[in-house]
Amino acid sequence: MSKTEGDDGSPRRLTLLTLAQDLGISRATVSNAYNRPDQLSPALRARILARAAELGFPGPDPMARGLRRGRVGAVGVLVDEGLSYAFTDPTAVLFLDGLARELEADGLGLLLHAARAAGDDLERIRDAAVDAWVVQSLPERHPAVAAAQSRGRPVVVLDQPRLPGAPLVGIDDEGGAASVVRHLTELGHRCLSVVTMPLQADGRSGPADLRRQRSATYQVMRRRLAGAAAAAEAAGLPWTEVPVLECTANDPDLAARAVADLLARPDRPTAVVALSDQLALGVLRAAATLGLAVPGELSVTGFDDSPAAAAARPSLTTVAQPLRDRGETVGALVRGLLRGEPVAGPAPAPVRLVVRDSTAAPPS
Amino acid sequence: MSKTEGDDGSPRRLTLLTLAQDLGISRATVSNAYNRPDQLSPALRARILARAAELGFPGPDPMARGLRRGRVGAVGVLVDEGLSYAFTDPTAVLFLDGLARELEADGLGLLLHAARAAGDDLERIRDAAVDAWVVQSLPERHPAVAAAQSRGRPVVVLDQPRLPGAPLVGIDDEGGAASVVRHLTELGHRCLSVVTMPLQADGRSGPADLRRQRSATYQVMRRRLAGAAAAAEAAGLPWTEVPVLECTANDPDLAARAVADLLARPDRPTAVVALSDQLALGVLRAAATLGLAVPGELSVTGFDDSPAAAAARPSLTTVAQPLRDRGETVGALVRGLLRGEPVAGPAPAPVRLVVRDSTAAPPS
DNA sequence: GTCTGGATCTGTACCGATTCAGAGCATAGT
DNA sequence: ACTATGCTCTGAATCGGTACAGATCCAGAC
Repeated sequence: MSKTEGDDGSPRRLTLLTLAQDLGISRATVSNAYNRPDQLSPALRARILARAAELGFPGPDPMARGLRRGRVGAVGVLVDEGLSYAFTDPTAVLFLDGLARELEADGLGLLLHAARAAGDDLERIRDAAVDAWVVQSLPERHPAVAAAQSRGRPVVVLDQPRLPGAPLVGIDDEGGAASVVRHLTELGHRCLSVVTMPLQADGRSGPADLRRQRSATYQVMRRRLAGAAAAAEAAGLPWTEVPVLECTANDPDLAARAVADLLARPDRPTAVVALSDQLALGVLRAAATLGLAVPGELSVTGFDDSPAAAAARPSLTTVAQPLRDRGETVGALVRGLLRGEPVAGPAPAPVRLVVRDSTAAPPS
Repeated sequence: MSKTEGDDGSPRRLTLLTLAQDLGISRATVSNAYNRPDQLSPALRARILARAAELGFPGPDPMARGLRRGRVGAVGVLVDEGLSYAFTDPTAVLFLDGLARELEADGLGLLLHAARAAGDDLERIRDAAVDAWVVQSLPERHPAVAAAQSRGRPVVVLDQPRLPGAPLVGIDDEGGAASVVRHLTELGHRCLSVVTMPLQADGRSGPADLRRQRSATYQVMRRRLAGAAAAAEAAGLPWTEVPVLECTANDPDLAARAVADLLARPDRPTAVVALSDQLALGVLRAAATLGLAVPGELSVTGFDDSPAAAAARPSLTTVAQPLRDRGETVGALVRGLLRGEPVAGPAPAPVRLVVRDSTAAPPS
């Protein structure tokens, strides 16, 4: 007769205590069988595990263990506005993949949370059972960030925002953008246009003036624009004459729509600098629709060097950043923080200009 | 003087009890302030909340609450072999998005776990602090599934495998595949070829004979193949003469590589049936590389109707399944199960053939 | 024969909350 | 004046484990 049922005959939940009583030993010993094999004789341990399997006891309860040990084995990831965006962007996907891979080493899972600004959401973030948070590309001053920090658990930031006490993993966005603009000006381009992801979370799109560029709460975009501006000015191109088009999301379709008019005009630019590969793919598509030859009549550049950049036709000149590596770096930082090691954010990872088939000298 | 520090002056962790003592009231009352506003006077509640904000108390600890209440507010998602695959497939992304959206209503987050077969992984799954599991397209008999079930928590399955006691959300895969093959035969095609995702998790690729098709542990693919076979036979095409090419992942590049040889041969098929849109995109790419006109010289079909299908050039004839809806359906089932409602899996969702520009009559 | 030490195992105090029965105390009803 | 009612608030049990300080026992040292 097994004791899987209570005295009243109803099926009872199995716990460490159940098992201990069944075997006539103490809970502590059963606990040790699972957590510290060296604390009891191999024979007894085997007997415990065998009986556990027999009764169908799945091991210590995760929440109780979590409460006592102070860790649940999960790392929260705060992604911007809706998970679908995070998933759709190959940049984010590779990051998450690298992160997951690294965290697996400590048995940590990923708890995804969308960071809407709504109050209800903040509560969910504050009350999420996680050991640490990873904040991924949120605009500055986003309330969800404060919610994530409220428990005092470790926080690691990807790209932005810079937070006191939280290591940040980022790249040299200015340098990357500058290098791509320099590449174009060196090819002889004098008439550029820029396509960018959202600068603020207000859903605005269309031309972004200097003021909006400077006040962008998405730091990554602000920096890339600044880098591009600096390089343009250095080449003698007044930045104010370079149109900057803002899209409401990092989506090829939106980019294609955004540049359609611009490219159809007779005084169209000879090169379009897209601040992400996704946007660049949209520009390529728009050019194809209009029958514009790339790079013959129009040069296009991207940013990120996502897998799609190399696969595009023509293949995309872009700025390579170590996408999956960043996930692993962040994961390693999280693990370090959870072990209590004081860790500092690494220096910004270097970026590298990758010249492919989408850029050439402007038509003469 | 605030009491945020212990008697020894060291910073002490804030708990409900801390706050209660600070205010000279009982813990129960503080707890009620957070969870049952109707159980105490509004005035006291306001005082408690105000003092909490003052001291920086972030609210009840998630794990302790989880232990006591028996729920943590997280739903585990078991995805096949590495998160990157799950993220890369737009089908899965839309599913996850719908799921997350639906679960948000109950404040539930998504805990992602890769389902490798390794023993270490199983332990992580068994010990994950989640209220329920969603199993997404895992092969039959995958050990991770048993691990997910071991705690006796609710499980909902997407597509496969069919599990006793776990509702399943799926579509009419046979019907969908049959309709697309019927569409092609009605256009006059007599020489088909099929490209499929993995049939088993053994990493094999290349031609899959009838035996391998029938013994596929990925039920979805087995069914689509069966549906296609039935439709082909019904149209008088012996299925054994239809080559079936297996790819090691649902990846356009792999599909392109897989069909490259086939399409270069003089006796190439007049139509390629890809069992997912991702694969179909690869076939389109291969055709473009070879200079084959689609649909003039080659018809191509997909399956899923992911956003990319409509955006492809030419746009893809495919089988539409309600991708995001499925996520919401699964989410609703999970919520129901967590509320203790007995729920049955819905009938397979209907699929619909969407004819676009990638199919036409074969060249004469 | 006593002492020391190591290997095993147990008792018990936590971890930080939620819950439920009931105590205390006004107010209202009769 | 006395009970009934309703609103607030409290005490203590409980959720299921883990960790630490012993207790017990036996082998080997002196």
